[in-house]
Amino acid sequence: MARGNTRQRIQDVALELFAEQGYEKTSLREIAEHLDVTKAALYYHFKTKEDIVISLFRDLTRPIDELIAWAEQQPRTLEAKQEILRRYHAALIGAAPLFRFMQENQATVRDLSIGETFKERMVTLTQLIQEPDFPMADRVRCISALFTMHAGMFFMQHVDGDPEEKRAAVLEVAVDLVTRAHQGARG
Amino acid sequence: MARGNTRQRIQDVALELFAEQGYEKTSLREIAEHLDVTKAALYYHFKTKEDIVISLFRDLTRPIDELIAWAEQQPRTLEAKQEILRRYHAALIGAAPLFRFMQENQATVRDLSIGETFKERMVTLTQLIQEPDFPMADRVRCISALFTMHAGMFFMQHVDGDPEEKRAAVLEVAVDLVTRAHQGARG
Amino acid sequence: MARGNTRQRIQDVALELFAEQGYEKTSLREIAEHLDVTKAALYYHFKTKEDIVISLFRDLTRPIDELIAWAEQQPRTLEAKQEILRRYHAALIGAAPLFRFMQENQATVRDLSIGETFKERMVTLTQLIQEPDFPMADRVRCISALFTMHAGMFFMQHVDGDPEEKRAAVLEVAVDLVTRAHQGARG
Amino acid sequence: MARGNTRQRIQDVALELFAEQGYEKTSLREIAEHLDVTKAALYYHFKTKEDIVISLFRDLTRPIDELIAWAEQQPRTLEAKQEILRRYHAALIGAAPLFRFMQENQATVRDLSIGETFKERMVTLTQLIQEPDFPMADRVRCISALFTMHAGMFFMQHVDGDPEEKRAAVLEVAVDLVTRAHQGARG
DNA sequence: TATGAATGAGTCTTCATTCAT
DNA sequence: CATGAATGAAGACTCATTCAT
Repeated sequence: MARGNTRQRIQDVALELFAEQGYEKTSLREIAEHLDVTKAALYYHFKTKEDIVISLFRDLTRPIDELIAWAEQQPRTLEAKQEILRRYHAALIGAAPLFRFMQENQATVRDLSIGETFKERMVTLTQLIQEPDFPMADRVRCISALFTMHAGMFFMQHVDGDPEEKRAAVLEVAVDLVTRAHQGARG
Repeated sequence: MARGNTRQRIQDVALELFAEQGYEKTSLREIAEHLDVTKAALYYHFKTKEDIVISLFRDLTRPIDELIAWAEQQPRTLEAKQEILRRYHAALIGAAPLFRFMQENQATVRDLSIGETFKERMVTLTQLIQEPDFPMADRVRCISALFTMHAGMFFMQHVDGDPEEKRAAVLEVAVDLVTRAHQGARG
Repeated sequence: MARGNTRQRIQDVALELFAEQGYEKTSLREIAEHLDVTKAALYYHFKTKEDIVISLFRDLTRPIDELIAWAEQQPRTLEAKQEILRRYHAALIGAAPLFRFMQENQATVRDLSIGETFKERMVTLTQLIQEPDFPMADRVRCISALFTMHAGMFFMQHVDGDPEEKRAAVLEVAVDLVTRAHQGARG
Repeated sequence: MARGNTRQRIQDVALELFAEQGYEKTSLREIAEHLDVTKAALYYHFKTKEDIVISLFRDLTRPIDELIAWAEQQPRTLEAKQEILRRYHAALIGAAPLFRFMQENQATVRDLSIGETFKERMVTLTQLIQEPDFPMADRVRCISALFTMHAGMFFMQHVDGDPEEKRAAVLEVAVDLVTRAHQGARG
């Protein structure tokens, strides 16, 4: 039973349980039981419970940071912004459990000595897909484009239809929102 | 020290703290201290901690239920749907702390023997502002209209500008989304 | 709804619940709810919870005290002792719930500032149906006569047969035990 | 401060206190203090307070189960039944505190998700020392034999005399009761 | 006679965390 | 790498009791 991947397994189980039940309601005992180790074993790999969640965050934020870094170097054209949305959409799908966890545990995340950081990233991202001189409604459109994808990710479960088609539609609407914002600003 | 309103005061303080810190992280001790009564006093007015949150919910859902009931009797015209959005927007603003609590404690709310009910209401509401034969993208637009208002409510804090203007812009975008969905379906 | 019998009703309900669930596990709230009054009302009629149980005891012990008083004036003949058993048997049947309560809450009753008293009475009673110079086995027989009736009262539920016949048999065995004790001592 | 035996020590102290003061009136705090550990330590060894009592029960019932198993394989002769009584008497003496606890906490034990089981065992045992076609009085004698030993165990404290002699007398009377029941049935 | 509102002490239980082995 | 045993702090909840009205 040689295992060198315990740390990873802890993260996996923790993410799953945090997302499903919430951070506060998930005890280390529960995580340990799912892994068939003792609570003390968790402490070999992570200094505290918060540490686990923080490690999860780093994994979540790295792709976003990379996306932001990439976005910041793009020209502020509509086309670039559309690509940002496409990449964000892909990131969202690729890390669904992490985003779900974020979305459902906002209160907890807030004072996790890291929380602000996430909202900051979101703010940065919205700024990268709008322009400062947009009228307010168009700025809202750009912001809404992002949240359409977020909410879509979870609420769309309750809508009938082919998952692939639904995902595509969500992206289409987001892109369209940003596009209209730019046309509105121009026209 | 006027008495007779303790129940109400408990609800007020609880809502404030639940919204601010999250349900799990808010202890009854804390609520009691804020009110300058003992924990036991809370139990005179509410059977359990969950009971407090449930009572809060009833107050939250009543306006929504009324809105839904009203909406169900409207003709399925674009104009009626726009009015639904306007009314929902007003409800959102009128009960901001409650929605904020909901938004930030989704994981908790979920297994609160009442959570499902809320999501059901949201589903119903989205159905009332779309049409079953819409193409998927337009259905997403209608759903997005709702979530634009939700997210807007909280995320817009991070955007500069006159609060009144921001609120108006959020509503405008929401209404526009539904409008376009209907024009798309028609055109 | 004029009531002058609340005190009595409290005693009735309390006895029933104490016997059924035990003294400690029966809360005043529960008693009050069964009576459709508030806890505070109980305090109008009884100073404390213990007070209720003590009042119950007085009712239980009065018949026994009378029996003992009567027994003490009888000649120490076998016939008189048989009559004591018959009367005790009748008392047991007449106040079954009280005895059941006693039997099932011995630990509680013990430090109820009254408990010792009851055991004393039992000791006295056993002394009245035996003789000091009896051999030990015959003294045990006399004591056993009493406990046969006690246990019989509750354990005999688990034995098939006509209740009347069972009761008679229990009394018969008890009387026989004392009778044999006396014959043994004599013979 | 030898460790490794904590679980056993908890059981010992708990039994002592439960028997002395009753289950409900014995708090885990009290048990912990007697052992010079924290309450939480108890929870490392037992899942709940009830769990402690249940573990105590298993130890109590095992000897009885063995006795019953043995008894069921004996011929239904008077001699075998006398031996059953002797063995039950020995078991009673060997596990006096456990029986005392049972006897004095019947109300509590009843809804302990294990209680019924004990009464069942007692019923089984009484059936093994009587015969179905006995007249009622003789069946009562057999039952009484068992309860003579039970009550004797505790009530005999209040009778003067050499403990050894008293114990012997109790057994003698119990055996005699069963013997007479069988002679009566025959004669 | 009774209630509505509240208290203070205490209950069982759970948790994150520690540390010797 | 991991466990067994334990802790201290805190949590939700219950209870007997009180008292002004």
